Amino acid sequence: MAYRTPPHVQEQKDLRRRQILDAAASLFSSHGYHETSIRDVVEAAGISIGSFYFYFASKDDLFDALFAEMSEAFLAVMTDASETTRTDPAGGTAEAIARAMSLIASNRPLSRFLLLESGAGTTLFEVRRKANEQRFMTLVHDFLDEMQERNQIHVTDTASAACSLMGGLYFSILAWLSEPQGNDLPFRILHTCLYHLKSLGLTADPEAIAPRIEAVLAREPSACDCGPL
Amino acid sequence: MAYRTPPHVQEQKDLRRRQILDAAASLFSSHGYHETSIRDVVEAAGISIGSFYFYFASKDDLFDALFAEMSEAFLAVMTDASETTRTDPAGGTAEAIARAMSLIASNRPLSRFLLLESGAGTTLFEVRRKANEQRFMTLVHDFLDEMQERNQIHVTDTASAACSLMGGLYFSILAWLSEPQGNDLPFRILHTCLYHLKSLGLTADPEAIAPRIEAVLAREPSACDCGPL
Amino acid sequence: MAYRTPPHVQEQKDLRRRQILDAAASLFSSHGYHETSIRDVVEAAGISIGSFYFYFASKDDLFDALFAEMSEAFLAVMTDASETTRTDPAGGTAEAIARAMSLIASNRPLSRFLLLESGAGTTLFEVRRKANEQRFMTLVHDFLDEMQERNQIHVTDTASAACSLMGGLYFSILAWLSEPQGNDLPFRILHTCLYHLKSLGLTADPEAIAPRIEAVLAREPSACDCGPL
Amino acid sequence: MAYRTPPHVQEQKDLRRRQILDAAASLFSSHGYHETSIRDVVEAAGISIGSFYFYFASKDDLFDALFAEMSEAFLAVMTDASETTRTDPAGGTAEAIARAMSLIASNRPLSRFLLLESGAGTTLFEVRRKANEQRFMTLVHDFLDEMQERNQIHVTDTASAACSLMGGLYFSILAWLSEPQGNDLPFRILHTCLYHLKSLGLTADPEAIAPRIEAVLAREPSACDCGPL
DNA sequence: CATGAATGAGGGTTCATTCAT
DNA sequence: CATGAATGAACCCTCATTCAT
Repeated sequence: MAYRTPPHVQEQKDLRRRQILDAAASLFSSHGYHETSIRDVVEAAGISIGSFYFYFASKDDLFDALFAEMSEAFLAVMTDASETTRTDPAGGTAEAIARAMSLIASNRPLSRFLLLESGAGTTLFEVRRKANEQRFMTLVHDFLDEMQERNQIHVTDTASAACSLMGGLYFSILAWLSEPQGNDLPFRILHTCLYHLKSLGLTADPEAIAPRIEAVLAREPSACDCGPL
Repeated sequence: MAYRTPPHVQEQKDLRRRQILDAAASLFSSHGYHETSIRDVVEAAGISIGSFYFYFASKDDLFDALFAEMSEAFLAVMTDASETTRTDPAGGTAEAIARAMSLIASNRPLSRFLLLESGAGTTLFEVRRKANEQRFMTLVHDFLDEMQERNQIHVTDTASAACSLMGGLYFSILAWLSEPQGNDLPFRILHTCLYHLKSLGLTADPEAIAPRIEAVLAREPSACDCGPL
Repeated sequence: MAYRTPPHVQEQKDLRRRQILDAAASLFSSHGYHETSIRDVVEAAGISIGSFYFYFASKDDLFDALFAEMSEAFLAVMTDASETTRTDPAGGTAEAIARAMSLIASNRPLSRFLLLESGAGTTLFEVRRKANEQRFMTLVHDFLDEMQERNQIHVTDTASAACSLMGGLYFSILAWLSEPQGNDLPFRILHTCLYHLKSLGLTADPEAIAPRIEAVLAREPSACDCGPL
Repeated sequence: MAYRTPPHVQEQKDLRRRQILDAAASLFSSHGYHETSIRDVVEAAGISIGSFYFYFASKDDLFDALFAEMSEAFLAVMTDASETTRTDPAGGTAEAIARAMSLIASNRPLSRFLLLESGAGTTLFEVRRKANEQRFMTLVHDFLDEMQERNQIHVTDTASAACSLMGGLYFSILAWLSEPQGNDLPFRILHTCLYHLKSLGLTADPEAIAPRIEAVLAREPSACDCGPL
């Protein structure tokens, strides 16, 4: 008795949802969560207010969806890295760093507000953000613990190292994003890699690492397609 | 014809202003800029809304004042460090890192929202925040350039290193602030120091650095007086 | 050229309509007219929003349909009463009162919001409600006039008496509906009957009336099948 | 240090609050609670939306205030009646009925929506309304119980009688309010009185009661100052 | 100078209704 | 006929800011 939603209608819905997510990502990134109104989002997405609430239960729900997308991508990076570094600690770590930085850069529309925008932990928005920050940090921490156990790196405290690594990557990308011309990303990534590899006690030949970074960036082309802020 | 403000009246004014700044710092830190209303601030400061606007032109102006205070303190740290490292590169850098981390930690009521909150540059608020971030980064960058020129450190790119250093310190402190018990700050600082000293090519004896960190924390007692979030 | 709706299709339509009416009656009664959305109704009825608007022109139209159903039932009660009281004034009136109260009680899903909800006459909804209230009152008024003319009752003003009678019955039922346990309905009806019979100047033996009330309730089984709110 | 609110400012505030209450009472009564928006209220009161929220925390709060006013007045009527009927059962009851009806009539802007507007008990609005309805009914019930104990009235069930009395008065007034010309209020009250006095077993001389009703209406002049709906 | 009443644009969200599929 | 995605006016409420007292 009930009519099924035909496939092409579902496709339409997915498309619309994507449109909203993209519009929101762009606006949140350029104006911040608080300074972006639902009205702004729907205008950018070319839909009506009512439609927005058909696709998302609330502004917080929209945020959650954006969040989940980035989380998954980051998780994938760390999982792959965990594998690669088994046989190639320095190269694998460099690649992981490059991928993480590329991910942050490509998600500029998301990353700044997802990782940094903050007041405190009172709003639902902020509670989620914090939980995710923890999760990211834990992923990196576990990764370093694993390598330390395998005797591949040597740091005096993996927790502190994880923080420094994450923070270092993050600020590097943010700085790059703030620069007027954003074209020397490979250079930035390379030297950030070298800095942290040294701290981790991994010796690496710049000549060998550079092409691998280029390869990563080539594989994930979204990294540069938006230019700097 | 023109009345001079008598000194004791000026003192009164300064006191009131301080009250407002303190109340705002505490509220902004615990609830965030956007979630804190002027009404919240004046209630915490024990004054009226009208009075607030006598001391500050706007909410943004209040923010600016808070900002300026922290900026100056950070500038002092870097200036001192620039001096000390002339004769003692490793120790001086360690001390600078310790002081910077201590400063961030002690200004938890400010630092999180000052450095991280919000997403982009549309509001006056955000423009200032960004300008300050740049300034901090430049201070660190100049500091590293100086040491590199003096042949005291060896990194492949001082700009990237500055980012990694700043970001590393920042995330370390934030992580520490998020932890339930916040008593191992010296431990955190020590290992964050060691991580970055290694990257900078500075050899340092942990045994020698630890007491200097303790000394810094002892000198700047505000660092621990509030405990973790 | 013109298609005739085959009978079994018409039946289907009637069934669907009934489903919607029942769902709406239940929801309106438990949440009120304003707090019940079309979405709520269609979900409870197991149909789509679009379908709803095939069966009813609007929310107001749905309300009208519900209204009409109860009106007819009430009209029947008064018409029957008019007949019975010819030969048995007290017993007939008691029976009418019992039937009216039973009707209100059994239509708890409708009656409260039909007779009471809302405040004034701007919306179509309210205009109808008011018209109906008038109609009910007029029925009772005419009934009393008739008996007064027949010298069966003796009140100083039939209009005032009609109001007191209607209001009395109504509040009695509402009070009963609000009570946690709703099982003493016959008791309630009996004593409400006695109260009004006395005012009307009808002498009645409680022993004789009680079984007639029970009989009415037994005949109209819907009265108790839902229990109190 | 804190300036005190001067008395005349407080007076201004009270006046404003009154303005809002009056505007709201009028609108709620003529359009109902749900159909009256805050915007409507503030426009009628000649103030801004912001001001409204300075005087009332919410729409519900406004409703509560309106409610409280009528509750107190009703309580006073019943308390007085309890006293007067000690020595003059019939006259006192008649007077109480007259005062209650006068109160309802004079508060036509309030009473309909306060006592009747309803859906169910889900919203705060409705919860309060219901609580009050109960309270009114209890007052009347207690009043009847008291008289029954004193052997002044004789009904078979005071609870049922309380409902019939309240409902009767209520519907009588509502009917009067709905009539195009509203000038025969004393007539209405008189005959409603007689109806219920009879049920209660109180013998009363219409000639004696009529002037007392007139007296009540003269004392509470607000009863007729608004005319019918 | 201190006060707090007043403002109103703008916030997120709801929902009766329409219409292309 | 059934469907449910789309609409947008309207809802209640917040809050930075002003200004008469």
